[in-house]
Amino acid sequence: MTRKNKALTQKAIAQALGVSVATVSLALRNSPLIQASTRERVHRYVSEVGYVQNRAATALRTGRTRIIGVGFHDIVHPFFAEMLAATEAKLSDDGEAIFVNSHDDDLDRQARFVSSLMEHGADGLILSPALGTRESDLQPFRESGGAVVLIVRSIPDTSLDHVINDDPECMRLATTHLLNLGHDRIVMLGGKPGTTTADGRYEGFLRAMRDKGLDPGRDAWIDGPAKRLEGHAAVRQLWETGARLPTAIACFNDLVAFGAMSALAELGIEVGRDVAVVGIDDTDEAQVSFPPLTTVTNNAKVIGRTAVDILRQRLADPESGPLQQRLTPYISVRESCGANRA
Amino acid sequence: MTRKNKALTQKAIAQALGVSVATVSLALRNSPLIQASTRERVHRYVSEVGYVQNRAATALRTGRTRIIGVGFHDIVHPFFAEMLAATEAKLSDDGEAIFVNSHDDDLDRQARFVSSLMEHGADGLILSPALGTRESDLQPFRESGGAVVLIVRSIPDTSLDHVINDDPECMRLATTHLLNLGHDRIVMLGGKPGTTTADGRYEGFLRAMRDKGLDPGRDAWIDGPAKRLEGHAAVRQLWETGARLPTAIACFNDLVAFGAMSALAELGIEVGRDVAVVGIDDTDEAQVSFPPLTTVTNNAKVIGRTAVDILRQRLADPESGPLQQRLTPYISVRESCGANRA
DNA sequence: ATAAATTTTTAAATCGTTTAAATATTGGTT
DNA sequence: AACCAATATTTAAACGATTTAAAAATTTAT
Repeated sequence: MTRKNKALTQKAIAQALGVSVATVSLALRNSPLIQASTRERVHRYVSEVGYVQNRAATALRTGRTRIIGVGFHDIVHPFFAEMLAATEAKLSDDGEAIFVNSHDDDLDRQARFVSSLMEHGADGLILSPALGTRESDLQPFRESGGAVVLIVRSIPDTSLDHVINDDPECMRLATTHLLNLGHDRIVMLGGKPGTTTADGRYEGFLRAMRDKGLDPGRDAWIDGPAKRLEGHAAVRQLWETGARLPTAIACFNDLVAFGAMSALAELGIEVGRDVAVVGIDDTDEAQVSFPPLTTVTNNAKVIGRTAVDILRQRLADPESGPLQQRLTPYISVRESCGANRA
Repeated sequence: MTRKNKALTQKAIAQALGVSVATVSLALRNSPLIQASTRERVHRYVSEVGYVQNRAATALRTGRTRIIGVGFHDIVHPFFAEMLAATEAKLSDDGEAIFVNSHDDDLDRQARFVSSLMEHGADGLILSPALGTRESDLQPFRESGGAVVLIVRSIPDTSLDHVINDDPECMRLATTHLLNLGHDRIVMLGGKPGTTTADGRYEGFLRAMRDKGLDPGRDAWIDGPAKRLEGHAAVRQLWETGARLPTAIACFNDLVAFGAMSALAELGIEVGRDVAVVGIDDTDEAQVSFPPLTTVTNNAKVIGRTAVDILRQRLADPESGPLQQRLTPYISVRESCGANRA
């Protein structure tokens, strides 16, 4: 029994107009099979009475739903929030519906999400995969006809479509910038080992240091922190217990940098003068933090929008070769690194 | 033509097991009509071969989709992000799918979202309504059988279910706290006139002031700012052009307060000593901002979770009277107001 | 052994849309 | 007038699940 009231269906419209449902259906989809005058008559009537298409019925027949899933670690993280905002705006402008999931790096939650997408017959999935995701986890969804675009993190040696940042280059840029300012006691703060993002950034950190003839030990990477509170706590702990304190901190992302900067402020240390701080992401907040944060652009909005483009290409041509894009980062120099001090 | 491959249907399962599709359907839904042994046989087989239900087919027949829409102004705003995170966690734990929309106070975008929900047959909608939303905008969705719960903002005199904060009381608490610390040159910064949230908070601001015998003019409310960049810009402008500068700022929300604090820092003004700042929301960042922000709790997570509870009640009993909840705020005193200075 | 009561299973209708195939209509040629 | 080709519309069969009434199988009572 349908709970919905008096649903206005194509059948009812057909009756009212004295034509067949096929005519109504075709007219609504602007099929050239239908005479222009008839088509208009249908459209006029439909907008008069406020017909709403039943997508479940369409989906049942066509296998296409215009539903796209978007999954990532943490909605509250500004980077993902900005990415989601851009994705959502672009998709919904086009009439697509967005299923969202914040899996918090939990493979079970991610699996339930993918499963739900399959049940609902989602056309595609834009995913920043949880730590430990394998390509096979996404195989059933793909076999059922869904397109997948990975973002932010990828899976090693995958042939799946993806849009990722050049993570090593991000951190190499950030670190080199600090080195060029004369620092040599540099610490990399944050990131979870095992993720392509964190491992890649550490690689870039090492490369920059070695290019200048330095060879930092593994303890130059204080791993773990990925958000504000964690960055804050890590810096407090470092300054309370650390023997050899760094003169510069290359943070895993902006959020960690913000946490670090407020911890430093509490400790009476002036960022940009006593200690240099750089981030990665260039979130909106970086322009108005105190001091404004020098950071490497990892444009969340661009990633989101590019992912949508790639998803569309993939849906249009399911058979083409891998569509993989790696964005080129650049640095935005502000005050937190001390370079712009008057 | 279905684009999806070899969909494994109940029909196929029925054939494999030598029973009818009716038996399979009933067994899967654990109907008492089916013998326990048969039911188990079906369940075992189904999990073996990995059957996924076709929700479109179910929806077509039953009119229920287990899709819930969540709409609000701005995904990037931590308050909404936290609300969405809590809502999403609770709904998806229960197997419900979440359609998300960030309407940015644009009635058209909101309307398109609601329309999309109707097409997809969403069971419910949790909505922080865009400025200017009328109850009639949601009527078609409700008539089609959808349940609506408003959050954060409501609509005046509505009988719709809602979960809102006690906005006047929020700001009254914040302002009274500043007054008790001895301030009398207090400015309210931010909020869009015309929203129940902003108007309510201004009302609370006035009430607090008048309770102490003060009668601020309308220019004591610097309206507009609702996010970080706007709060930052407004404070810079105020200090550059303002004649009579305030000694305390009661901010519309935490985000505006953070923007204000970083602008003050740039101006060389020490927050908590030279100027007191309080916010509203108690976002996670408030604990680690510099200085830590005194703020009134407006618990995004609680609002999100309560909204889900109310939605479930409404779906269970569509006929009951209005379910309206107003949360009671309290203040968390930290350093930005100067009260906790050593 | 038969009838009645109960348990278990099934056939068939339905939900709203799409689409291939069939039919009806029109206009143009011989 | 008959025929053909184009154009316009309709018919009818899916799509995959749920659900009700009815049939079939089993148990219990007489």
